[in-house]
Amino acid sequence: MDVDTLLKTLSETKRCEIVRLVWNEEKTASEIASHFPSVTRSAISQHLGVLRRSGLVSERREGTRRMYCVNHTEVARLRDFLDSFWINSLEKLRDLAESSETLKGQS
Amino acid sequence: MDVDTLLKTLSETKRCEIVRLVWNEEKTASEIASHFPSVTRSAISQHLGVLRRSGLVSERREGTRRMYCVNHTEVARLRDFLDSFWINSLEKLRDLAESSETLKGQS
DNA sequence: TCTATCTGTAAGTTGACACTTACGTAAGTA
DNA sequence: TACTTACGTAAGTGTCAACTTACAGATAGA
Repeated sequence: MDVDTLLKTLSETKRCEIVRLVWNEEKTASEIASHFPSVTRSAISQHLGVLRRSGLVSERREGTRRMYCVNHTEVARLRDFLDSFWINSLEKLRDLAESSETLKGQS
Repeated sequence: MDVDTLLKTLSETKRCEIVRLVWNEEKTASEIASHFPSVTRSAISQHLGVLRRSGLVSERREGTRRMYCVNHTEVARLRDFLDSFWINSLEKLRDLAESSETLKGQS
């Protein structure tokens, strides 16, 4: 999935929290929903659908349960994008500072 | 501004692009708007308002012009948050792997 | 088979927001 | 002073998404 979609998916507070919840260990949909008493189980199920379709979480069925866990590959892709975002920008800043020094030396 | 707001502000593609545009050098509102021929200048002005209120960009007036540039402090805050997000998660993963090794050793 | 449990989904509502048009304002310029 | 430039903002519109309620399907147990 493209990085824009990943970013938008995680900009929703509850979805960001869900990713944290299932980072270390699988959790069932009910377990996840019980962490959000302010909204219905259905709302969380729909958030899980968004996370599933964007590839950020994976689903595994076990009887009537559905176990969710983070898809580390997709998260890593997002991390790489953001890292390069910062790094490229900082490199440009450094280049700018260097050329500024050059100008100083010429004057 | 809280990190949630920063994340949501940047999840809008055009605003993310604006931040890149004014990362290295100041640009006027018109210069920024001219990079987005598909929408009106007014729309970009409103995006600049969102970025300004979230603290991600700073504004400086020069005659009728308004010069915009990135507020590196706020961007750094967001970066730190995301870094700790990954790092904490990776640390937990490592701990999990270690305890799994311990269990192997016991069996 | 009947029932309870766990879950996703369809339908409808509401609020947020990205956008356009129209207008207002402040600072240069003839 | 009049005009232009550069910009923000108010008002209105359409779209999208987060939410609720209601329902359907699949599995486990009596």
